This record gives sequence, structure tokens and C-alpha cells, in this order.
Amino acid sequence: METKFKNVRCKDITPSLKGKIITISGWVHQIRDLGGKKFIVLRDGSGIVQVTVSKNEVSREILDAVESATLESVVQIRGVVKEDPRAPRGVEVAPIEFKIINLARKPLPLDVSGKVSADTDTRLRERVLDLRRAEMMSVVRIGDKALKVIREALRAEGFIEVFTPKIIATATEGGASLFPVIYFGREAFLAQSPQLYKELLAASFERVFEIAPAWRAEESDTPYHLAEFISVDIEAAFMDYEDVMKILEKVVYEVVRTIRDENIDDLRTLNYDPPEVPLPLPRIRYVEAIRILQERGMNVKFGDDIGTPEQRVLASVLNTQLYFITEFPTRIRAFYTKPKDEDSEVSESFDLVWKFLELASGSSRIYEKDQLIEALKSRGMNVENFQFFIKWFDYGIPPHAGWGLGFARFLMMLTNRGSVKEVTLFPRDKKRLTP
RNA sequence: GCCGCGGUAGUAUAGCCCGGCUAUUAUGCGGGCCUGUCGAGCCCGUGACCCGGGUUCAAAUCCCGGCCGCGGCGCCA
Repeated sequence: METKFKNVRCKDITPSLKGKIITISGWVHQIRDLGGKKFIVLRDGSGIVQVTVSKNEVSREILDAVESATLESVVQIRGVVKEDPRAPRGVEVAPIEFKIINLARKPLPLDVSGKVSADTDTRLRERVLDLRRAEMMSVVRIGDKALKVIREALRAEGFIEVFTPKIIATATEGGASLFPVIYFGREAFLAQSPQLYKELLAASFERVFEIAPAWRAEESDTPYHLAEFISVDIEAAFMDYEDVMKILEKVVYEVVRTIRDENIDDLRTLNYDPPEVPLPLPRIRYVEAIRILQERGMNVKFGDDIGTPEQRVLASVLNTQLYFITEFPTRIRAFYTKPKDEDSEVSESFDLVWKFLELASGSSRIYEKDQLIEALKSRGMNVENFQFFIKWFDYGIPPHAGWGLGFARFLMMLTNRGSVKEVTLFPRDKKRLTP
């Protein structure tokens, strides 16, 4: 869209516009000063373009403005598009007007142009500048595309997008700790998952999904955990765990395929190819995984968690980047997880693992009231706290299943970044509350 | 939270083991030269040892504590 600031984006300046007078606005990305000739690389949200200033071809006014411009200053340029084989992409802009809208201080606390690297910690502290770097712009664009495809793929299967409450009443579930908030003088908490509400919604709308934040006040201090993260959740009535696994792998497949097709430049910037998603993805039962790990001399037995070190081994044994572990022991899964009818020791559950990282987790859910109450009791949980949930099991809760996918972890896979903090715009972890 | 490693100019680093010399280099920034650069080049300059305590004639360097970071693990509906 044309505005008073610009009528074309940097990326769209091509030789076909030659001779046209255009207006562009953006940030000073690089300055190469050869004396009589100065090259300003201008960057906007779309990309970069070269602005060429010849000393004896422009006014004193333009020359002064160009000479006072600092890196990352915001400038507006009116100029003529020139085709020139010596210019990057074969085009450049010769300024008629060069206006500094906002002069940036120097030196910058972070190099945006990519000449000098910075630690993750520095990058997160100087995040706004960090996000202007080409790699981060690509990461964020790929994330945007992933969200678009996820929504399209789920809607194509009849899912509708919903929102569940993020301020909840009770610190119900054992395990993960919640962040308390003061809610009109009463104690409340930030939701750690949409789980119970999405189940109730599936009992009305049949197929629902939500893409929303969740909060966990955990001690977790790793490259894979955040105190605040985006969770992609689905819940579907009249499906079981195998059905929703198919939906999950289809979604993952579609996202990877689309990004490979449509984000070629971004992947090139990141110098990365996301892993193949062969359908169906390999599936390995928990008991089988334990057996393999024991064969490799690892000290695990039925009932233990399959942790990061174990998942690293499994990925290499299975020789795949992406795989499902299925049918976990019932007692190490959440209370609402449905045990198998023929063997209640194991459950209708699964994790989707990339290399050694759990991307998604799901299951068939219990839909009978008595069984649900039993599941709570057997875990030593307070049934009273769940009345708001259990109540509805008297009024037609269908068989249902679902999963939750950690969006940042998924984005790590799509962009080859090493940490969820890196791919989250403004990450919140145990120590970091700003920016 | 545990274990390991680390903290040096705005940024990224060398030096630390084996204490003493003008604390290295790149990038940025300032100045100079330069009309086709594209990580421009060349010359000159600028700017730093996390905080506190200890050992020592002398500490960036050795020791102790703290804070912060990174990696692994744990915790983790």
C-alpha cells in the first residue's frame, strides 16, 4: 500500500522500474563511502536496495544528509530507479531527496549487518536490533508461514479456532507450578495449558484448535523451556490417539513442504533444509523404546521417563529425525489420558520427537466420569478441585483426543536454531523479564 | 536446583595454564585518502580486564565468595 512515506518496498525495486521516480523509507543498513561515491544500503521490512550517491551529481543538501546518516537511522528517500549491472540485483536508486527521519545513536549495541556475531544473551538484551538481522527476519517469516499453514490445514479438516480462558481459578494439577495473579482481590492463576477447556469445547464443536500462550513457573533452565510459550492445541471428538497423530503428522508435513516451496530465500539465509517428513512417520511403542535403550546399556525400565539423553539414542538407532513414541505407561501421563482398554497399564498416548526434543504430546482422553474420577484419585489429586470439569461428564462427553505442539520448538526444527529463546520474539525465562 | 565451563573496549575475541613488558585482533566509532562499492580498501586515532575479599613487592592472570552467562542434566498435564 502506498503511504506518504513510501510507494514501493525495497524488494520490489527491479530493473522494470527504471527511470521511475519512487519514494522509499527504511533503515540505513550499510554505508560504503568511497569518497566521491557513496553507497547506502537501505533496508525495510521486505529487503534491501542500494542507494548510490555521486558527489558531483547531488546537491550539497543531500550530501550533508548522507554524510550525517548513521547505521540504523530511519531515512526517507525520493529518487530515480537506475538500471546498472554494477549494482546488486542490477538496480539502484539515485536520490533526489534524502531525509533523515530519525537519527540513530552510535555506536550500535549490536551489529545488525551481520559482520560481527554476538552472544545469545547480548542479542536478547538488544533484541529489537537483533530482530532486524537477516537471520531473525527469516526465522520470524518462517514462523508466520508455519502459523498460516497450520491454520489452513486444520480448518481443511473441519477444525475451528477458539480461545480458552487464560486466567483460571485453581492451582489444580499436580506437577507444574502456576503463576499466581490477583484477580479482583482473589487468587487466580495463569493457565499452563488449555487442556480441560479445549476438551469441553470439543464436546460442543467436535473439532477445535487454539494457538495461544501458556505459562509455567518451572525451575526449568534449558534451551527448550520458557516461562511463557505459544502452544498449538487441537482437540477432536470422535477421534482417538491414532487419528490425531495422523492429523499432527499431516500438519507437520504441510508446513515443511510449504516452507520449502515458498520460503526459499529465508532457508538460504539460514543455510538450512528442514528434515524430510515421510508419511507416515516412524512410530515406536514405549515398551519397544525401553527395550532398545536397555540393549544399548542404558539404565531405564518400564515406568521411567524417556529423557533427553534417551531420545538422543533413539533418534540415532531409528535413523530418523522425526518419530512418534506411543503408548506410554498410564501412570506417567496426565490424569485425563485414556488407558488402553485391553491393558490399563499403558495408555493411548504419544509424543512427537524431533532428534531429542519433544515437539508435541497427545492422547485419547478419558470420557467416562467414573474412570476420570478414578484417574484423579489414583494420582492423589483432589477430585473436588475438578468439579467444574467433571460436571460436564454427566452431559454427553464424546470420545475425544488431541495434542499440544510447542510452537517455538517446532520453529527450531524449521529454522535450525538451537534454542526456543532464539526463535521467540521476546522470550520470558526464569531470569529474563525484559525486554 | 545440580555438575562442568566461562565473564577482557559498543560488539566479538587473544592473553590466564607459567603473575611483572604499551593488554591482541576484527568490527564499530572519529580523522585522512579514494567516483562502482557489494563483509570495499589503505593510513592514523579512540575505547576494555564483572563485583567484593584474599595471597603477593606486584594480579586480567593464583585463591575464596557473590552476581551473570553458556552447555549438560534435573524439574516439567
